[in-house]
Amino acid sequence: MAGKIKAIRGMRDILPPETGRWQAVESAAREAFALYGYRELRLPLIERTELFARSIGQDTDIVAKEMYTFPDRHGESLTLRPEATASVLRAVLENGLDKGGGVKKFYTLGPMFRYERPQKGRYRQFYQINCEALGSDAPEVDAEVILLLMEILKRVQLGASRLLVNSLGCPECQVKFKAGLGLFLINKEGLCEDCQRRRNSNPLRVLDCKSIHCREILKDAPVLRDYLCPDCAGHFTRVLALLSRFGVTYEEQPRLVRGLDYYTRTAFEVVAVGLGAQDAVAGGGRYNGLAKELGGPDLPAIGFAIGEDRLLEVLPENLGQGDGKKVFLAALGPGARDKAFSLLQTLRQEGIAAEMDFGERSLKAQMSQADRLGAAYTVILGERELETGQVVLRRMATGDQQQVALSLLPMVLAGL
RNA sequence: GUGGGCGUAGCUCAGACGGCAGAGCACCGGGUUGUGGCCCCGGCGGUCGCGGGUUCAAGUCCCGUCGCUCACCCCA
Repeated sequence: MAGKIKAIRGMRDILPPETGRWQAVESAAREAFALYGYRELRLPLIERTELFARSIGQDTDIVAKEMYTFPDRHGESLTLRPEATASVLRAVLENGLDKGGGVKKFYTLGPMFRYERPQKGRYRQFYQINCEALGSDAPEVDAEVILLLMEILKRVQLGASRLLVNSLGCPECQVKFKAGLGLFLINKEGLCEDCQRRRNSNPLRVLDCKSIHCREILKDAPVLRDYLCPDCAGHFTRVLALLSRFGVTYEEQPRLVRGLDYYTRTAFEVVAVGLGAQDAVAGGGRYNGLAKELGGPDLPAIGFAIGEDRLLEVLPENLGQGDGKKVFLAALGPGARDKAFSLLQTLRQEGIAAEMDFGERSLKAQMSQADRLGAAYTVILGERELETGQVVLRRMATGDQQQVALSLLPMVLAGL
């Protein structure tokens, strides 16, 4: 529509009945988090730009060209969060939530912002469910976090999907590996344009290239796993063993590198079929060095993010369609409408979902509306019923109806 | 940032050759002086994305522009 104000590029309205599906996903996630001892954090959507620049990495695409960054009225550079982990760590350190023993477990959910070209499964405002476990480098925590992720995905009935895992090693392993990879790539010809550039700037990314041609060249490239130090190798082996013990099927994916600089050791991703090019519905990994990077203590941590928009894309259509018992009150005439309004509130206070129409509409029109709203029962209240005190209660699915005393109606409905 | 596809009613879409803007769905009303879904009849609803050009005449042809969408890249 010309002249009408529209949502801006990459942003969208999520409307009923879609919102019901979103609620189903979020409550499933909340239940699973509670089961695993996680507590919710509610965080600002805006942070100082520096927080993201320092955590995610200057050379990543996110920081280099995808952030919504602007000066506030005092000229300070602020940024709409492109991901949640940095904010979580900032909040944890700022509020001393890392103090005291044990693993600190938090979740948070809400919108993230990245200035990218939108396409299927990729929006400029998108939603994530984030999980972060801080304070332990134990492989059991890695396994637990992945088990939790799988639990959530199971609860929302995610269909065909694959869990990919890899270990990126510690910084020492990564230095050695980059050297080895660089050596391997140095005399390789025929890499795609991007990979030739990445060969110097970020050699790990070359591994992730989707071009079949590059993949062919990289077939016998060195593999990260061969460069892991004994500690990292042991850690990874233990994580995989635990996953197997609990029946989680995974695929070791030596090429999996992930896009944020802060990842160390365990990295994982869940990809779903049916999503087109943007098929990662969840991703995560360990980020042992990040807290220190942000000026905090040595605080090993691991977490994941679920891409809600993408997840919803592949979940069942009918997810979260409640079978709620709803009652519609059809009233005929001013007197009956007035009485019905009172009844409406009485029913609601009894915990029975009830609706009516306040207009002067025919019974036929009101029945039709009841049908459209999915009412399980319709109560008919006209002049006749006002006189006798007996209303008609109609069961919509079958068309059966019976007379019920107005005064008994709340009780009768509650019992159905 | 780079490519392809598409913009006509609230939604999904028809509109060869330029010649009075259409259908289905949805919504409202009627067929039933008080009974939903199916069926029938009627109605509401459009600056044809926007701007310019050609023409007696443009949804249709030409130029520009904006937007949407899919893909590359990257990521959730």
